[in-house]
Amino acid sequence: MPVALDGFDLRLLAAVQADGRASHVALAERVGLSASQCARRLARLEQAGVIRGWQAVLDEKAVGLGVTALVFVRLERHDEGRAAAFHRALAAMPEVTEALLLTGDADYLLRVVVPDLEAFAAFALRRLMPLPGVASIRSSIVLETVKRAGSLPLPRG
Amino acid sequence: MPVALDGFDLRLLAAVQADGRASHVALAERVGLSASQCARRLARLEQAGVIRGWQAVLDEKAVGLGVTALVFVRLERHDEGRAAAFHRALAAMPEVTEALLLTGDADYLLRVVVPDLEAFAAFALRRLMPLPGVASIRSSIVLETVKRAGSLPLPRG
DNA sequence: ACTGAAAGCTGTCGCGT
DNA sequence: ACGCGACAGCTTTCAGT
Repeated sequence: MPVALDGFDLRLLAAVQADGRASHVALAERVGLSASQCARRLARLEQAGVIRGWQAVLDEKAVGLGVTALVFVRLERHDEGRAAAFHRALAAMPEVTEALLLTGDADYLLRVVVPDLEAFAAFALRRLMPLPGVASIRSSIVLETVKRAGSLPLPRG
Repeated sequence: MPVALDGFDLRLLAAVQADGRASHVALAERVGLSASQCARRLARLEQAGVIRGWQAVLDEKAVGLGVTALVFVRLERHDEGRAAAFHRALAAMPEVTEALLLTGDADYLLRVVVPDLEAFAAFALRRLMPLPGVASIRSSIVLETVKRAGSLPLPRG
């Protein structure tokens, strides 16, 4: 799955990570290529799955989502079917913006974004806990976002 | 910090979260406004800080970053100066793509993205542990990304 | 492979409603 | 506040080096 990337690709990727709306001509002078070449490479990188998508990054607080919580979930047993059903349930919950399967006792970590603590309590008690197979959950609230890079550490080109 | 958003704003935000490169005319027919109005509203939303930025979302594996780890860090004591120095150190580490301060015993959770386990070990032992004030760290490796929404759950417009 | 120019669209700005 | 229209700028494609 890793793709062959040359120095220009890496500089392009760094640029579009930092500014996803930079024009091709702006990117061109930033990486030292022509605009059309930037366009081609971007198309190739999208095609190859290196670029998964493009999006606006929103401010949670500004859209009324005041609480971000991390929820550690432990399932009872790990038969495939149970896990798959759990995954499907997570996919259907918009408050769950991310779900990771971790080392350790095969725990999940969920990132849950909701308007307030009341909404979080309702989510945890009425929607998450009742899911079949959920043995226990443990939650932490995010007090402060100390760093949010949002961009991956690319090797230098 | 929450901003007054009407239904059009919410639909616009949902649209640009899903596709950050949609043209204004495409957004226009999607939300039921004219293109110029979409442009104006987007400018206002950026100005107000609702839209923090625009970026390409990359695939970690495809760019050679095979390991994502979550690192829980506990500091020795919590005087302001120590915490600030720690924050500055995190800001200077590109492998740390995110750092959250959590409830509990004022622990930090870091998301660390590196090429492989060897690089992670080097990072944890040689760069993170030696930071002044770091009392202990505990790491989990991400085995699987079960869900990655990347977009916030906006209230319906 | 990359560059450069031409054609088609898009974003932007002002005005009218 | 919103929509419409003109101009400038950008994306895209195609031919050339």
